[in-house]
Amino acid sequence: MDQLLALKYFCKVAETGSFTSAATAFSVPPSSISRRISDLETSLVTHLLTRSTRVVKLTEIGTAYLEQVKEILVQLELSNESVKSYQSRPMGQLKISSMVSFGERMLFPVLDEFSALYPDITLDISLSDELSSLANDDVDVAIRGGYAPDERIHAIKLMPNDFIPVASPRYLAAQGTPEDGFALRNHLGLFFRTPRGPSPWLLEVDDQWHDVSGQPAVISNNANWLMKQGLEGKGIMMAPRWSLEGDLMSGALVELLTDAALSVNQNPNMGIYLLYQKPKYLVPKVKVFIDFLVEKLMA
Amino acid sequence: MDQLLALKYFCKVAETGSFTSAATAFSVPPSSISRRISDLETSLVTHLLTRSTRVVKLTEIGTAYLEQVKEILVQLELSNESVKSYQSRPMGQLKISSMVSFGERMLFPVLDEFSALYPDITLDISLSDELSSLANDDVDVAIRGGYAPDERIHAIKLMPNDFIPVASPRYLAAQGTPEDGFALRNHLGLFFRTPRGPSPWLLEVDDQWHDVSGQPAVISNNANWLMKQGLEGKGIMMAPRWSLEGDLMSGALVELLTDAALSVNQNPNMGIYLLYQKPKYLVPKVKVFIDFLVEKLMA
DNA sequence: TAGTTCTTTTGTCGAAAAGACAACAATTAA
DNA sequence: TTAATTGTTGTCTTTTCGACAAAAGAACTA
Repeated sequence: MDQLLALKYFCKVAETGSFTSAATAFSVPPSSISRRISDLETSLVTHLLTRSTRVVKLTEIGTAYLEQVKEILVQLELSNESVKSYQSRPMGQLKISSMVSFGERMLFPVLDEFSALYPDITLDISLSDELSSLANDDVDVAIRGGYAPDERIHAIKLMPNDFIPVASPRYLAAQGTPEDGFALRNHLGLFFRTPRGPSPWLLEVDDQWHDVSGQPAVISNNANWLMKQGLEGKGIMMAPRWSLEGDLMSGALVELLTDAALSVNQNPNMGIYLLYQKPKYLVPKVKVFIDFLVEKLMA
Repeated sequence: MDQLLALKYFCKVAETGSFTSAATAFSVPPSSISRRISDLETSLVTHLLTRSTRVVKLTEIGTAYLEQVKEILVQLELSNESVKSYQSRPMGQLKISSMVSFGERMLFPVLDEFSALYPDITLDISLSDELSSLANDDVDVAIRGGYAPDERIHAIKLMPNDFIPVASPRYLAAQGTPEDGFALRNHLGLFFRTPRGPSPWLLEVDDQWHDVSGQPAVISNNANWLMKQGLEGKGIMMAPRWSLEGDLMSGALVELLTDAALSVNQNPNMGIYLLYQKPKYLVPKVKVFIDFLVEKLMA
């Protein structure tokens, strides 16, 4: 028995609620549908559907089986399509989703070069700090902080996402420079608001974590706005190192307490991750983009 | 073309590295293997294998495709087997993995009743705080603190995993009772060592988290030992509420600071989760156990 | 270098399985 | 009660997979 065919028929019948419409969808006579599903039920020793001539309904177990089978068929189709596209040239639309600030600071500067290398790839970039679903083909690749969400998702750590305390010379002149981690509690702070609340300043001493957050001067979920406040000397902020290169070089911001183990999160392998569904790495446009980013950003 | 059959042949050839041995494994002539795989390659417009009469090797893309196909075949087989077992009586070996302390305190007390209800199910319980793999059939169900790891894993929150500060009357008589959360810093603490270090005492005030850990008197990764120390008055400990019922009732331990928002973790939906692979819910022995636990422990 | 051996492929035939079409049965709606 | 719609069953045709034999190709040995 061709189980795969039977499963496709089964899904279509469940979807349309009718053998006849499933039959027309596949351009085969209804009898074929009936026979295949009957065979499937026989091999599983189970009734998946209750049929009365007018209404077709899923049984309890049919419902559960359908859910799993649909997922499997999608996965297989994704793998097949990925393989089929393997030998084509890199081309087509490539959907990328990235965190806002990382996209602006790190991604945009290298994308021109990428477009020049692969003129036949149309980039479709959306910047958002919300998670978008890799599973439903909403995006081909995503860039996020944190960790890998799922076994079927492949995650490449592009770089660490270490947060370091910085302040403008103007603030330091007015308020003084903190001499150790605990001194931060007496300073003004600019805090990034995450869904779980403002991210604290954490200090690790002898395997123990201490909250050394300063007095909130500004709290916002907009990194650009916070950065502007920091540059104007409104307070100390914890910001990811990759976002600070220019300002540290120019002296607009100064890194503080380089010896202290400061973080905004107790998890040690915080990083910037490049995420994609494994089969997609076979798709040329996706592969060249991933390889390009790894080459450019992991150096 | 029966793609499923072709995929099974393909996997076997990749595994054994030979058409002939794959053929004997399936009890078909080698020509069948050759034809099916040839068909598969034609439909994918790709070469999956390089054959020289003596050696069969996977191509680069064949390797990637194989990895995905193997996973898909396993999933499908799991679903099929689960459905097939659906109408049988609950029986057989049921492998359960649980966190040590939760298993001893919450699970063992109700398992006698379960065994009486389903005498044909043999329980195979392993207590460990390490994660064991649900994927490789190591266990049927697992009980863990934290959150769901994967989309294919179904997670039922059995109960919250709130940690509350407690101490014995003896300790409180000697060292006094802390009057607010910050006063904890001046007390002696019994700390549970997680892989990420001793878990701190965290206090939430106005959306801000503060570390209010006391002075370490004991640090251990053995919950029973810590509990014993606590009962003997060695210090204050943060312990999960579900582990304390008896000692709080008897007065052996006293809950402190009931008004303060204390925790050992910044994540608000910490809980005790019951984990299993979705298709397994169709297996009677698994289904009745899950239903039983939900009934007993979620009340 | 030639021959042997092992392995994959190809050709041909037979068997099994899926599709096509018509007739039948069953349920719902008018 | 009747007409219409839908799923099943029977029979035939087509397709696909398996079986066996023979051929082709590569590696090892003498």
